[in-house]
Amino acid sequence: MTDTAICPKFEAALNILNKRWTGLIIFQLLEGAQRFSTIESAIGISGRVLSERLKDLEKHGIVKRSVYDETPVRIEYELTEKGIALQPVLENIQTWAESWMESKPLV
Amino acid sequence: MTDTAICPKFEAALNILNKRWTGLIIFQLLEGAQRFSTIESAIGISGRVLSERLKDLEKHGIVKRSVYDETPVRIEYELTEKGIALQPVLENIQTWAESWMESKPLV
DNA sequence: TATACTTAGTTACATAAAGTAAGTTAATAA
DNA sequence: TTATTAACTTACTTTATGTAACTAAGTATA
Repeated sequence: MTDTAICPKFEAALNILNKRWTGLIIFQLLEGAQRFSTIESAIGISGRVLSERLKDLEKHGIVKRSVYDETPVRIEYELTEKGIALQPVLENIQTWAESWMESKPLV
Repeated sequence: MTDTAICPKFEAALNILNKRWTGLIIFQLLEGAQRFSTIESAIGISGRVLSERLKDLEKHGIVKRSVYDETPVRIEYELTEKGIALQPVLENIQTWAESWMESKPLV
């Protein structure tokens, strides 16, 4: 992407949030810590991409990964404070969607 | 995408907003009606994709396209009421970005 | 008249991202 | 010894995006 006159923090934020699946993953994790496979089936993302996104979100400090040494191993993902701070964004989208989106797709 | 238990309107909204460039295009249009080439250079998107996105946003009633029969022809894109209603979403992202994003990318 | 200029695209082709399905690892249960 | 489970990863296919050249309509200029 080339330079823009837009605030770099805002643009960086959009570069994370605008990625496919990111919104749904965060929304899903607002319900609390969850395992990989739970997220996977809850939002219908492929394992390959979920793995990629979670690493990305972890790198950005939005998601925290915890390993519990059980059998089989339990790994849980949860939002950090930074991630939880996105709740108002998601809520706003939801409010907008309820006011303005059609129930049935236009197609 | 497979079915989820998530509110379909919310999911449909995310399917629009989560697309690359959509957020920046809407943000840019919050400043008022603008021409194709203005948006293109303002946010650094390729013409090919901008054309695609604007058609999409128009189809969803978020953007309105107006043709002014001047020379050369002037075509302007602006947000509809539905599109303007997204302003709080973008503002929330901006607020979040200011609080939580690093100035420099983490690499 | 012929050539050039402008905006708003479109087209053809190359590269990057996402989807699919099978395979891997580690611990344990049958 | 074989099977099971969760959490990935790998190889491969399909889709999305980037790049650069091209088109169309309406003048303006040589």
